[in-house]
Amino acid sequence: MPLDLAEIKPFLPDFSQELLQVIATEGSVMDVPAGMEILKEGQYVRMIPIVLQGLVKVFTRVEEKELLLYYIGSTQSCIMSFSAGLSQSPSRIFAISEEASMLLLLPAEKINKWIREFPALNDLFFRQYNLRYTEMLDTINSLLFGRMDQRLYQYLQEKSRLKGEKILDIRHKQIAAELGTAREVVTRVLKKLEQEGKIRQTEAGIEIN
Amino acid sequence: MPLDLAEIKPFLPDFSQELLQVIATEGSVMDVPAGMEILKEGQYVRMIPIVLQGLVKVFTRVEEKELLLYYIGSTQSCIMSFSAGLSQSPSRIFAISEEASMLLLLPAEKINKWIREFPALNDLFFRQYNLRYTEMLDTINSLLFGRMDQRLYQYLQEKSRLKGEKILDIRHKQIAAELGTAREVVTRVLKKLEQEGKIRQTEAGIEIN
DNA sequence: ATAGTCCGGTGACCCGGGTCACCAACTCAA
DNA sequence: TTGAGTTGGTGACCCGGGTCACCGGACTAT
Repeated sequence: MPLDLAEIKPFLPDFSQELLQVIATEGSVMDVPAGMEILKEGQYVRMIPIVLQGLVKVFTRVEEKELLLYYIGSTQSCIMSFSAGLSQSPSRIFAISEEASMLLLLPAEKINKWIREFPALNDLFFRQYNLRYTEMLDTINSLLFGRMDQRLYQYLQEKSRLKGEKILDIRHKQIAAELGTAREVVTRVLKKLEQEGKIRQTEAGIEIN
Repeated sequence: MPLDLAEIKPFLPDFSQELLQVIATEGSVMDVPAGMEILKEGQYVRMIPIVLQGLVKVFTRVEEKELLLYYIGSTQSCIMSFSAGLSQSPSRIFAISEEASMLLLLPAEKINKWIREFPALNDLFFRQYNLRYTEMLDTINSLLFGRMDQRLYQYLQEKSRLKGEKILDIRHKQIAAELGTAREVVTRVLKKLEQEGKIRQTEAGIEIN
């Protein structure tokens, strides 16, 4: 698969010419539309994706109940696929593209060799582990303290920040799914947040203050 | 600080002679009694510990409420201290020795160089990140599903497994602290588990079936 | 013996949030 | 126009578990 080196270079400024060259010959680029399931639960991973452009969200599931763990933005990668790719164990999470995205796919069996040869790649995965570790710690803390109103408010702020939009057009049902709760609860809590002046609900969507 | 190479070698069979040599000259060994706070919340990390012998437990805290995240056993390390050491950011967790333990301390400012030079060390930290990632995912899932009885039962099983004892002599209060709940709740749920035949409570402690 | 402390046990109560049952408004296809 | 699906809004109810108050037994120090 001939991959245009110039296409990926702008997204990976830290990578050496040599590394980019290797990636160009052995990797591939995939464009995915919004809302596509990129990684399934229980799936074995043969290609490790790095998000070049767009936004991918990662979920865990436990008995019908789902929870958004974190987002993967540009030049970020999916730790679970890295981990699952290396140890040839199935994925415990699933990932969905939130926006149309461009993914760089690296063959899992090569990664082990590459991280030894290219410090930049090694660093990237260490940084990703780090980032996800702290994000999951945040998730645990917010679950531990409970408080649906706080969790929902933080969720909206994060979403607004990532999308760069002050007004979010999103269904209550989807919010509920991403927070692992019920739709009615979201409706109730949103009303409460509005009364507290933290948000405003219009026809256009939810505005975060 | 002169460190006996022969002392640490048996615990680190995967490390090359050269790596052990470097560790021996630049690292140090510390013996800690049970119940000692090894890493405090908010603390900056200058030495990255690797547990050679014993057992260390890692907690998060959010407003007076604590939760046991995972245990660090022999030849395992603390990801948070690694991460905090590298990025010179303060620790967000705290760690306490569950048993008397022997720790190998590596200077944080050298680690970055060492993981490049010694693949065995690089691997160790990758494996640790991996392990903690999946453990934290388990924690999130159990918090998400709620169910105190399940969480408590799994906690007892894990504890029993790690200590190699079928009967645990432990205070209800401590269980409550490690699960982030209240003592009364633990008492109640233990009774329920006993009625279900999953455990037995005697004067000697709690027996897991 | 007395008092203080730690531990476990229990009942009463409350609260957050999950569930259920509906309903109104809107959109879209037939 | 009609009917079906989607979305949001609401009230009623229940349940797990956190909180409070209190008690009795074991142990210890004085």
